[in-house]
Amino acid sequence: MHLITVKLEEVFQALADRTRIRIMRLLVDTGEEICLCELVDSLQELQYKLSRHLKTLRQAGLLTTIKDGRWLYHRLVTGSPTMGPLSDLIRSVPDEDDVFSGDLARFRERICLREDGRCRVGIQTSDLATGAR
Amino acid sequence: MHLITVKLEEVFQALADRTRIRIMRLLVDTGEEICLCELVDSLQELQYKLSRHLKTLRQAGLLTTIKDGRWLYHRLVTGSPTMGPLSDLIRSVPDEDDVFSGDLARFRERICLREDGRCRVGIQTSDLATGAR
DNA sequence: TGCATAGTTGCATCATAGTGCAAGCGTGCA
DNA sequence: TGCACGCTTGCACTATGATGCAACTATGCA
Repeated sequence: MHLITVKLEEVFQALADRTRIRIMRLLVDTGEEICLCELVDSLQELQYKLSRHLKTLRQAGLLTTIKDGRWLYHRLVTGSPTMGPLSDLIRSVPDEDDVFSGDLARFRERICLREDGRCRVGIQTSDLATGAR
Repeated sequence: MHLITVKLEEVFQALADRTRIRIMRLLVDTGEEICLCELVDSLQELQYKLSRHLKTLRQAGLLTTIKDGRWLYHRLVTGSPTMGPLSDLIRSVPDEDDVFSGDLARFRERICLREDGRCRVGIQTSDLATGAR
């Protein structure tokens, strides 16, 4: 048997970073599954940077991924008794510099590019893309 | 006007450390006000180490101190809307190596040395004390 | 089957945070 | 008023983690 065990100690560690809080906040606010390239365009951060932060959040047991061709969608883990209170906490983080609302606004724009609810384009902000070129 | 504002970002940062979680857990479990020397004897950690961790927690808005002569008592901040959920979370951290229960047991011993509910002795585990000697 | 593209990762670098040591501060009591 | 003692802090060292660069994997389509 294999329960989804969230070690709170690692969770606090995982949330001790501005960028990762932004990722979590966007996922909590939207309830969406979001792929990396959409995240890059929404948060305006470099691809590999977000890729690594996503890995950290995944390892802390906060995210899972769903694969769809070349696209990997990230979404909040559900069903863990800690995720409820945790989502509440994340939602209650004050948006002092309007960072979260900016992220959210860019995401709402960006999601318009989906076809049948699926992302079909890569990173739009070209100077944030890394890797093959 | 000066509300107790807890910046969640700093809270996560503050809780991203084993020793600080132990401090918070002891405070949450007991609901007590605890002074440094009692903490030292309970957690079996060096005085200056705990002193600095307490400072971090204080700066994150999680603790307040009450002064009583040479003794400084530390206790959880109350009245903040985040402290409730946060206490629940801290209480739900699994006690995998029986660290928390050990801390608690030592504290229960140690608190017997109080007179009229106040600490009247210094650090009992002499090799954990630092400073004037 | 080759190429474009969504995403990952090893390595080097840098910033930050935890720790130890030892000196220092502040308070109460003799 | 001097000393004991509860607690703090400056400095040096070290470990950890975030970042940038560039190479890499993997998948789908022409």
